[in-house]
Amino acid sequence: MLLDRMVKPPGQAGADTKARILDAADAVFTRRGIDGARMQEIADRARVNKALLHYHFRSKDELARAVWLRIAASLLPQIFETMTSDAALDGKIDQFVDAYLTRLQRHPYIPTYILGEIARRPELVSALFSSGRGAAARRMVRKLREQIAEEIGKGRIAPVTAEQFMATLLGACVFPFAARPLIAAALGIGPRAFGGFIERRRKELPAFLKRGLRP
Amino acid sequence: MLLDRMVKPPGQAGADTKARILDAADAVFTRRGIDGARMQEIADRARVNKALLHYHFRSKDELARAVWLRIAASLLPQIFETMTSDAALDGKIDQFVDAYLTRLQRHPYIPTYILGEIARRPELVSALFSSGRGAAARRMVRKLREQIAEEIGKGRIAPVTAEQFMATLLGACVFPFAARPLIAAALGIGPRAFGGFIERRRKELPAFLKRGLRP
DNA sequence: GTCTATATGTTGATAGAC
DNA sequence: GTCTATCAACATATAGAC
Repeated sequence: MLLDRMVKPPGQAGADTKARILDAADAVFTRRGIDGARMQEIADRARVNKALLHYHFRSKDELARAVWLRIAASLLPQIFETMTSDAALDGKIDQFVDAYLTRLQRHPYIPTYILGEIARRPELVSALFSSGRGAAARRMVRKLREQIAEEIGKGRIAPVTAEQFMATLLGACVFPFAARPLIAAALGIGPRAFGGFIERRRKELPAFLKRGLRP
Repeated sequence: MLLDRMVKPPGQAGADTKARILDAADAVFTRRGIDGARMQEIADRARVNKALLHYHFRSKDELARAVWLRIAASLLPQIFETMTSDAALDGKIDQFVDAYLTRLQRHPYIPTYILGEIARRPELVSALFSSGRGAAARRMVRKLREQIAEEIGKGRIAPVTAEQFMATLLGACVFPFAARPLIAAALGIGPRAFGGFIERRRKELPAFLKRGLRP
């Protein structure tokens, strides 16, 4: 009993466990989707019992929500920050493409997971833009609109819309990962060659996007 | 009995029903995903009993596969045909963007559905490129490579890779629909304004892509 | 906090009458 | 071909001991 406390102090006892559960849930939810995920698989992966999942998180829905918010917090702020800064458009493109290809290469399951859940769980979408993030998103859109309007006014770029450009930029980074099995099959390449495809994209895409902006 | 035959001739009796089931399954699978779909909902929508689904298609998996192949057959050939033709690159861009934005606007659930399932059901991906379609895909890639190499050689376009360009083109068309709830929430717009967003894209995107190709 | 055992509710699938 | 009734297999969630 006393020994137990020394190994697992009451204050931190479940802290480690809860984090392990979240990590396990993250892995399972992102790979299989919320519908396809099984609490048993999450429990196994976290090396705990199924019942403990319901002790730390009331239900599967709540666990899914916790994972969702954690992922959102790890992705959105950087997008907002990069695109809202005072840097030049070209610099934003470079930074955005490089940062996101790197990040998605490390977490290749994220795109499919996010795109799948936002389409089928409206409550998760609204959770995305609550707290300070709704305002951050609006700030980003406003800043981009101003910046692009100014560049157009100076005749430095073609007349594009901020929303359209942002959709193209984001889609160009995210789509290859979301469509990865399709691309790999169509090109007849394996995981290694797909890595090469992304490395190639890292150089080619920013140049392409900048040319697309030229007047 | 005799009357029954006159109303429902044996040859066509189930033909209509089977088609109704396929349509219902299409609607449910594309909206909810294969994991999230319920045989009961498909049966209700087709106005038949659940047992009949298993009579016409042995299992949920087989029904899902039938729906999948039907959708693939309605999408892929047009892509292959458009991109393999002898038309100029600019013309291909115009035709591709217009055709796919129109088609996806009519079937907005398709992108999420396809991207979700290809990531989690490898068997569906290989089914995609069996029969004649694997060859058609290879022909398209080869043709595009040749065409782009030639244009680069003539100094008419920037040095882009066929695969990269194709990924950008496809992603630019598909992504807005796959990310629709996200875009709508970030911009604070509803379904009607999203329709406007797509109409705007129909004009702006081809111009952007062509500028991206300019040397 | 963590476990074992169990309740409760779905869901895909089958049997068998018509 | 189509229906009603039912089964067997999970999956989420809870009860209760430690």
